[in-house]
Amino acid sequence: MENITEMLKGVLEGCVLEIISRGETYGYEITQQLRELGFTDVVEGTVYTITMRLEKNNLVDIEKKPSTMGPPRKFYTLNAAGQEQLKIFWKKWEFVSSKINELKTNKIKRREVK
Amino acid sequence: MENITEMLKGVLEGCVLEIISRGETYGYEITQQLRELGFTDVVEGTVYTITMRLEKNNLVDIEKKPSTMGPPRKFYTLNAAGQEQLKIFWKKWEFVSSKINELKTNKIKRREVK
DNA sequence: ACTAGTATATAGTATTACTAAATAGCATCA
DNA sequence: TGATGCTATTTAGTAATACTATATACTAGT
Repeated sequence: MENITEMLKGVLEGCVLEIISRGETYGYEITQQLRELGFTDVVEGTVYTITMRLEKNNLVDIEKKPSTMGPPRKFYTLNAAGQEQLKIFWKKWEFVSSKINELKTNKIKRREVK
Repeated sequence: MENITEMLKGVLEGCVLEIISRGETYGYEITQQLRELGFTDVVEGTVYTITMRLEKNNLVDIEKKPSTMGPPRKFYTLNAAGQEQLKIFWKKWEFVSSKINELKTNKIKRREVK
């Protein structure tokens, strides 16, 4: 699927939170998982800006560990604030996606124009 | 629901296309409909930038008509290109929302970290 | 006159994901 | 040895989009 960039805005961070919530992981692996999920155009740089934001907003704990496959990895885990944020994200998603599906399935009616 | 701004990016234009596809309408009315749908914080200025974009990209036909309630209204209808764009929008929405729901309902599995 | 509701329009800002590249470690193969 | 490829983080700069805040203007009712 091409050009879904704009549609990913506002949801990608939530996806990253969800992925981290499954167990400690690091930027490169998060990118891989997003790609496996179907968001094939997501690149490391994008995930990096998101994890930086999570750090800045104190939503994650960080631990640096060596890797046998390359340079050291920065592992992230969600802290309490991050879990709270994740909950809020899914609540927003439920709201927005339900409204859009409502629109899609034609439930809103035309207002009369005088 | 507060602060869904970022989540609306990339979907609001599609919503406007959908609303216009139901029959000719104008900026102010589109704003009302989005608010009725539940996106209560959407304001005229936002819809205006979207309709301007639709005009610029030649996705709509325009007709100006007087109103008994205020200044003249600029009525929009989707042209062929606009209808095509709307189809593409719903396709993208189907894709993205299904992937996110997949993530939500836990279908992706953790990769093994060695 | 004044206010409220209708209606379009615009300048400037914040947020976010992107492109493109630099840096660096380890493994394998010529 | 060096060349390539995969792993992995980081950064500078850009594009897209919805926002705030405001200006303008028309009509109706008090």
